[in-house]
Amino acid sequence: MSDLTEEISSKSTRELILDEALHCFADRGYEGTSLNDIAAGVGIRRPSLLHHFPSKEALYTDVFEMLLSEWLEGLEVAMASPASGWDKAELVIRAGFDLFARTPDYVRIMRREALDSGVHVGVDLSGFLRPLFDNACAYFTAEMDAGHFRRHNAQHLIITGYGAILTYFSDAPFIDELFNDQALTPEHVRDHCDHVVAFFRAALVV
Amino acid sequence: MSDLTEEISSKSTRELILDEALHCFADRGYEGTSLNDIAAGVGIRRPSLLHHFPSKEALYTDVFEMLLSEWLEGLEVAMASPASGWDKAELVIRAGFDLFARTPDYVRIMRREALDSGVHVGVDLSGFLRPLFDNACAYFTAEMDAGHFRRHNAQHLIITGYGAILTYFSDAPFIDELFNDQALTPEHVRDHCDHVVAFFRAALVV
DNA sequence: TGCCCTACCTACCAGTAGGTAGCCAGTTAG
DNA sequence: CTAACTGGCTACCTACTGGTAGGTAGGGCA
Repeated sequence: MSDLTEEISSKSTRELILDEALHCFADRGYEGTSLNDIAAGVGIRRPSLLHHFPSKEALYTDVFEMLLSEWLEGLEVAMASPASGWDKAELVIRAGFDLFARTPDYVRIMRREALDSGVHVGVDLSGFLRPLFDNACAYFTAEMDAGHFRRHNAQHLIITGYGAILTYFSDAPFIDELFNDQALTPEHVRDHCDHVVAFFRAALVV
Repeated sequence: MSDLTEEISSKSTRELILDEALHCFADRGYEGTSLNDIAAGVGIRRPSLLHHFPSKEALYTDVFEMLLSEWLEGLEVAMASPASGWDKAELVIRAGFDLFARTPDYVRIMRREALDSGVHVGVDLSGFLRPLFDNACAYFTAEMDAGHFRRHNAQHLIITGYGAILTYFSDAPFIDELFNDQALTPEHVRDHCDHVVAFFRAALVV
């Protein structure tokens, strides 16, 4: 019992640090975030933070691996669905929206990582995402070959969809200003999701 | 004449600094770029750089204003064209691709600025872009009302297009890895442009 | 010749970054 | 009861940041 309590309290501080780090890195980027910022957000001093993580880079890598595992899990479940044709595409798009709306901070970190060419993270990003990408390519190609979808270049099609969906979350503060409203309210996210689904359906389904 | 020579040499150093700063800020962001980096790229010392620009922030703002004026000029010309219907939409999309392919560093800076909510730049970003945004909204709404385009939410439609086009340039290093090829070669840019045009045409044109 | 100006330099400032050493209170284990 | 471990702390380090002070080489000009 005491063992468990200690474990919980230890894990709790660690998780508090991870949560705060996630938020700071998403908000101000790797270079723009100091360990002091994160420690202050948790309510401890920097050396105490470094007691839980050996370095800033290690902390960032841990945050990023949380992101990757969450994305892989969420998207693989959707892509493994037995649905087919447009139903499956819509299912994956909506799963992506759910996932990203739940964790917009992850989206912003991923965007920053893409901009920085992954210099801060030790993991092989493309190695992680390539299977998903190839899987999606194969799916669209098969559906186009079967005549269910209009013919498009599958690779470029996926990049287009990726950009269309992620941008709404990564650039939310910017969109707030253009819309003169909060982009990330559940209503607006649903509206945008419905729009993207309708848009892609119109573009794809014969 | 000697006056002119002096002017030219002065302007030249200033422009070298602006060019190097543009590249560094696009590559590593505002926080990730030091004035030493920029000065070293130009081949002078930091204090000499600060002789031409009063502060890092002022330098960044100058770079960003170059970006804004180039974008406004390029896009306003396209949007002012007398074309109508799909022809005009395609013209604007292709003008955007030309513009962004010519200056991918600008795209990455704009993306970073959207992520950072514009904290580094003193200009009113949404104030600058709102007229373009409203103009595009009005255009699409009119075309949809006239029955030339399928009905979509104009605001979300523009965000979708914005994300689809910009992502290809801002995330180019990332796409390189997924494609196992250089995304920004003229051939690939043209391919992606053709794809986006065909995709949007299929989604929009009745 | 003497003066001002531009563009650069070295040397330095205060502040902050990430990271380390070592102390200390509280808990746990033997 | 004591020893060990935990997780926090203060104090310190080095490296580097943006920015300033002061000096200098050299061109234009009266």
